[in-house]
Amino acid sequence: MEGEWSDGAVSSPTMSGGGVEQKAGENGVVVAAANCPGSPLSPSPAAQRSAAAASPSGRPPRRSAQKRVVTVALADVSGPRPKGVGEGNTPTDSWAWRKYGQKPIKGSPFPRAYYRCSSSKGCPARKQVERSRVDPDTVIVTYSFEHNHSATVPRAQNRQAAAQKPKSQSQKCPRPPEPAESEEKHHDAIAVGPVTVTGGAAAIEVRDEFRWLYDVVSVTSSTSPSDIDGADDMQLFDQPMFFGGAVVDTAALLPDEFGDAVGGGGEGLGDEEAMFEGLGELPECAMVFRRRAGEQPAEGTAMT
DNA sequence: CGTGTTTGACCTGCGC
DNA sequence: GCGCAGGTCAAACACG
Repeated sequence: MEGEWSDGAVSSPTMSGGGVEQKAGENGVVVAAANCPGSPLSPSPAAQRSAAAASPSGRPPRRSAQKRVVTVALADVSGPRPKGVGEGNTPTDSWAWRKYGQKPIKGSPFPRAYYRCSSSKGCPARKQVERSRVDPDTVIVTYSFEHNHSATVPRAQNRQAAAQKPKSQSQKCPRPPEPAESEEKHHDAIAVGPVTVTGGAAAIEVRDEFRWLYDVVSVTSSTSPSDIDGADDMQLFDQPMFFGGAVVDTAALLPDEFGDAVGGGGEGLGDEEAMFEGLGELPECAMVFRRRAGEQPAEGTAMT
């Protein structure tokens, strides 16, 4: 499964240094589909070079994994934050992430946190969270690998069949965004102001009250790789985005193929399952969206 | 008791 | 071939 993602490896936008940084400005969340080969965001040739071989030791390739970069702008993220609520400040998605490491990055005043999917035991999904050097208010989340399971399977169910009381955040979909690293522990919730999703032609704004949406954006962007392997840029929008009560039909923002994939592809739960299989994500949140969106199907149906 | 975070050490990959 | 930096693992600790 590690090869499902397109080989368009991506390096953190901020690292590029000003080139085409996908920034949404203050309080903006920018989802950058940085998988375009040849784009300023593309990693160094060397990085791509090694992107194919897996480590002999059995460990996942380190610098080769396909990645998706999501830039999230943080607003006023101060105040106490519930402990378990993802320590790394990430625009959490419907997945449960477990932090497994943190490293200071050369040239960056902020450390990088490493997370693994804890929803499923063998899930290779990983993500790195780091603050942008150029914009401390921005968090760069890099997703690597795809989930090999449905997000609808919270750890609690997965392991103990909900025999355990709801832990709290891990299995919840709309998890409060987390500030980046230990340094940012003081950040409580990411007051996501306008959330801008940039994937080539889409710009969506989300209000603070729809912070939960934050997750959606994250999920949407980070997931659904295999489905649209060839169109990395668009993969960020292959699913409808609900901002507040408004449903942003990504399909409308995307080229035909996407519109087709979104509108035509999403018709009912059947597709949902298929989507999960293909995308491996967008589960719990999707449900939530439906409710919040007013019974509008999160998947294709919403887009009509 | 279980889950998740924190931290240090180790390993791998890349550049010179 | 060496050194540097990044990425991952594993043990210990804290919290719910």
